[in-house]
Amino acid sequence: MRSTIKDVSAIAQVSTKTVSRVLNKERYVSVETRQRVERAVAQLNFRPSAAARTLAGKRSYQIALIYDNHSPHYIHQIQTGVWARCIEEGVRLLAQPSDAASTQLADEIGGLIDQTQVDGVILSSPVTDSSAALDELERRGIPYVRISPGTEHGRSSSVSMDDVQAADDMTSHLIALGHRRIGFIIGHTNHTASDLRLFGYRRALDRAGLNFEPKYVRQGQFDFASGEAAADRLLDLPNPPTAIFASNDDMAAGVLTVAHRRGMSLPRDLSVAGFDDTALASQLWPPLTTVRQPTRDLAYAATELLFEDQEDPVHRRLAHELVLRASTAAPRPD
Amino acid sequence: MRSTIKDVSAIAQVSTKTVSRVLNKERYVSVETRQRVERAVAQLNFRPSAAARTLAGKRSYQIALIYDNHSPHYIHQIQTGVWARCIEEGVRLLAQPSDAASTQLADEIGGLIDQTQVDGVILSSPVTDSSAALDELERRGIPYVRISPGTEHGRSSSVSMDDVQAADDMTSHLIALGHRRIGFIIGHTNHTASDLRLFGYRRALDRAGLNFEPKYVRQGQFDFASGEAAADRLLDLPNPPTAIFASNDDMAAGVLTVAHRRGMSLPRDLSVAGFDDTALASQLWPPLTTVRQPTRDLAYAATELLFEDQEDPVHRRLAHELVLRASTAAPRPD
DNA sequence: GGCTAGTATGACAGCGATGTCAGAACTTGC
DNA sequence: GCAAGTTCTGACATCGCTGTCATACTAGCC
Repeated sequence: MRSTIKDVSAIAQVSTKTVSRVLNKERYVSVETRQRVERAVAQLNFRPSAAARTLAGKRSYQIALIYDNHSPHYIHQIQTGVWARCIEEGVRLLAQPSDAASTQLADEIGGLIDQTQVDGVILSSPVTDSSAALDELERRGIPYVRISPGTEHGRSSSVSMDDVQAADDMTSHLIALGHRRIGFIIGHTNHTASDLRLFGYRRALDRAGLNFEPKYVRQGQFDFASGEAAADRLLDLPNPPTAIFASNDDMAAGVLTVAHRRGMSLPRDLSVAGFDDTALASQLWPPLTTVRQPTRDLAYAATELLFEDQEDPVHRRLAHELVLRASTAAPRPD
Repeated sequence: MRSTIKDVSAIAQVSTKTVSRVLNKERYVSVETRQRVERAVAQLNFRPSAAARTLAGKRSYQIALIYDNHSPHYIHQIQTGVWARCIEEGVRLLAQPSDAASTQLADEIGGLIDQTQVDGVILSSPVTDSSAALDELERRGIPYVRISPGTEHGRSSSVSMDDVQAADDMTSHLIALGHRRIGFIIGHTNHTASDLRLFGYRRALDRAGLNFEPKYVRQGQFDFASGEAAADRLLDLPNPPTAIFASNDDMAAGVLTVAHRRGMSLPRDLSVAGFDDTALASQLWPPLTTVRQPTRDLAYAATELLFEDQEDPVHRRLAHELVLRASTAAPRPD
């Protein structure tokens, strides 16, 4: 039923080793032999057993994607990007959800490697920042690339966008519209991107000569509910902000909901900006001004780096983009 | 570095075969021997090579999830459910996005099986309905379970919810609120669920003695933009509907946007209902009345069925739930 | 005591590839 | 015409497990 290299070698009249050579595109196979083998492979629709290859050789033709993120949309983008590059490379993708905060993370990763002998690993935030996980990978000499790491940037190859600059751009945009009291909702405490975005917000205020006022800044957790809570507190202030910049779209959606609930007219009474440009952003009312994060492309680029197998860590930075929609406008004159 | 069964057997003072027996929970191992082996395994933190197991035995300890769906949220729920059951079973999950409409689907699946020797496959809609895919799986004798299949229900084990009843329930709810002109937006043409939901809508109208009026029904494609387009056409009718029931939440979001754009006051001027209860539903304004589809649980149950390995096809049906939020209300009196 | 059935263990082959190494068949340079 | 490469090919061991089969021990029973 399933055919093996032996079947192919019988048809092509060569040794199994030669078939293996053709399969692996090794040098030193004559053109004529190669063609004969390829014909036999096609005839049988032969596909080598991954298990046997893994056992005998040094490669498993599988990589793993380790993720722990609360945004399905983000994960989906990541998976799509990684997958696209894997297909091109003829490599399978193992999905490995996990808990970045768990003390067992390193052990889980060790288990994954021991069992599957994956050729490499892609880490997405916030697992990128678990040094126990990185230690484990390095101890075993498994190549890995991180997507948007928050810490130890020099430690491995990685791809990322410029969170600071993006948040700075968005804040500057709000300032340019005329806003002077700009609320900010910080992202999840575990994600370094949260700090970077906050920093970008402050930098833009500084440059514009505006005071940084802690009361206009609230902690969120990247989810809708925390966005609602933060918005409520910001809008309850005696002198509330005329614009709120949330560190991701889900929280921005929470802000919109609170504003609607209070009967505010958007964007006249309140400008709202998000971050990520998830599908959600364009499906809200009003459509959300946000930062387009090139998530899929980041994932693709990360996987590309993984296969390139560089000597020294390489970092690629992809461009973000401000997406201006109807949720931001000039503030109502005082 | 990596330890093998041999290392374990040396420490436990038994043959490698006995270690293998303990690992596989086979019968006929004395309690004392089992404990000795388990201690050695723990001491070495030993984990068997999946590749060697696959090659030598009949199992690969991997299953694949094949999906092709345009809703990230749905896929994420599915993955989470499948994954949860896999973990319990000590089995790895291979992610296999694919194109249900592609003529190469069967070949891709064949390749997947030949290469990885997966122990089983979970199919999610609409790949569930590709008979070429099912043929291929059966030809190779790979167990598979389908999540919400649309066709050939008897052909394999499956899990599903009652789409007809759910759509009927929602429509009845709108009727009970007092609506008489209820618009309906059909889902994607490839998904059988689309037909079932339409049927449920008609059934509820019938039972209430309301006429089915084709002009109140528009084709959508499960995405936001098609929801917008359909809503525009429905609301442009001379005698527009007072409620619109969209076959999923993304399209319902499109309806909300159109209504907002037209300056309508929701839900007074228009009631809107969705289907799925994705995260989106509660993040919109007004929060969306919808049908909670137990997607994660369906996936979990499907995976469970896969591992149970029944003789005859088994079908499990999970309950849906109407989630009533602020997007529906009684119509404005004429 | 001798028989059967059930329990417990190990020796050994083999799964389907690749790595190593040896050797044959060509080139090339002088 | 011969040594020294370079190209091409195959024999065979091997990767780390599990399947098969043989064997030994323990009860239980007539």
